[in-house]
Amino acid sequence: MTLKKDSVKDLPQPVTQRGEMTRRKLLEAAENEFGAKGFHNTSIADITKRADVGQGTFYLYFPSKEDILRELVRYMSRSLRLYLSEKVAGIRDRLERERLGLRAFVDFCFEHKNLYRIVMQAQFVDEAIYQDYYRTIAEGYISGLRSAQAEGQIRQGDAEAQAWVLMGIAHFLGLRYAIWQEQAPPESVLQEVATFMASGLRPLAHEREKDGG
Amino acid sequence: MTLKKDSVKDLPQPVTQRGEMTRRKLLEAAENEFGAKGFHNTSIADITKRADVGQGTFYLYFPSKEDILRELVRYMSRSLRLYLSEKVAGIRDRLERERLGLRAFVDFCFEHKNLYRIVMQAQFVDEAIYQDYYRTIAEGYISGLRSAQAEGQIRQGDAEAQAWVLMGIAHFLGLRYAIWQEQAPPESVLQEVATFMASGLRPLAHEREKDGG
DNA sequence: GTAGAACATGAATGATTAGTCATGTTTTGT
DNA sequence: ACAAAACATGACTAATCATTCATGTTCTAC
Repeated sequence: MTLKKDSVKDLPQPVTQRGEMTRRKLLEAAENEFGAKGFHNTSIADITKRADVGQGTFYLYFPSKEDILRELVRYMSRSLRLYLSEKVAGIRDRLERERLGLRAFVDFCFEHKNLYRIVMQAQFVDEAIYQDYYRTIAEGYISGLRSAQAEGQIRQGDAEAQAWVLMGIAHFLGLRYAIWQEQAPPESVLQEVATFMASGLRPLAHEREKDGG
Repeated sequence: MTLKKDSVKDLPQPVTQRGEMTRRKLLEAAENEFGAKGFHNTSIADITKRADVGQGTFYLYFPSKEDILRELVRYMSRSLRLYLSEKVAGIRDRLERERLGLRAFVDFCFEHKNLYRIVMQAQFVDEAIYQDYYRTIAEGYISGLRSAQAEGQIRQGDAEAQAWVLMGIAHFLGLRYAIWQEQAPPESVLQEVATFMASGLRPLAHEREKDGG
């Protein structure tokens, strides 16, 4: 009957525009502070100072420090998925979709350097929300891959395994180039990786025969 | 002249067998505590309690809490690389090597569930050692891939990009199955992924002509 | 068998900080 | 205009915890 420990508590929602503004400032400040120094090395005072509000104000919007991190993960997750789905909207060819999705993901990382650190921190604050972040992305991927399999666009096989492989590739590419090197990977690298993914996904010759399953 | 902030300080090395034993107990305790609760939610008291030594004893071996995490990352990194190199020793075929390496990596994760969490925590304690962990693995990978390219075993291309792709695949496979699902991935999944990697790496038809470069 | 080195201890300290609260100020509905 | 709701504040509290230290104990070399 009672909610379990880490489940979603409904956060106090601001009613006025002013409240909405303050909440946003807090989230943005937290994103930057957590991204720069990490969750545990950031104090509430750091966040409220950056957001330019009083310390007590924080607790009008978030019941605890953990809660603002959770909210941040949910928010960034939604933003990412929205961004990606816009970038590949209307593309019917699955391999082309992968190529565009990869590029879009790396671009997103580049624009949101805090993404990786925020998500990784979540692991130590609320394992469930950390896993959800990846599983939600995986779900979308899996159903897309299954359709593509059904249409004979890609190799038959365990779509879940394929999804995690593709996620792993994108993740490490983003980490190595967008986050660490702080520049988009050179076109040649993107090309290399897209080719790798395409070869890995492309149906074997004999599979192409049986067409739209 | 002075060492820079996060560089390797030489840790006090025990001289006697007894000291060696205590140091080991501390490292093992720290690995388990950090793995279970995370670096910041683990106190020195937690570690010394688990290691069954006095609190002060900790500082005989490690100058600070950060230092034991650093040491742990170095230690696990070495263990992993040693394990992998043993498992693929003597295999000349690069694709077979990848398949075996993947299986070995997943097995290692399964036996060392704390690996991921320890390494991820390192990021917020000492970014350099976190990056080194991956870069060191990448280096070995890259030179192996370059040789394989030279021999025409795999597709010509940016070996570094290939290395990060393969690392990403292994990482996410380990995360999804060994760490989260707490069981080795089914043979079918391993097969699926190995096929993916093999297709992604295999030389294109026209490349195979030019043989041992 | 003893001096000195190595190792061991746990109570005390000092600093940090998440969360609270008593006291405002501003906005909204009527 | 004014009551009530929403929003804002920053000083305070209570707890945690990394690190230190004064005081042992156990080895090792000779």
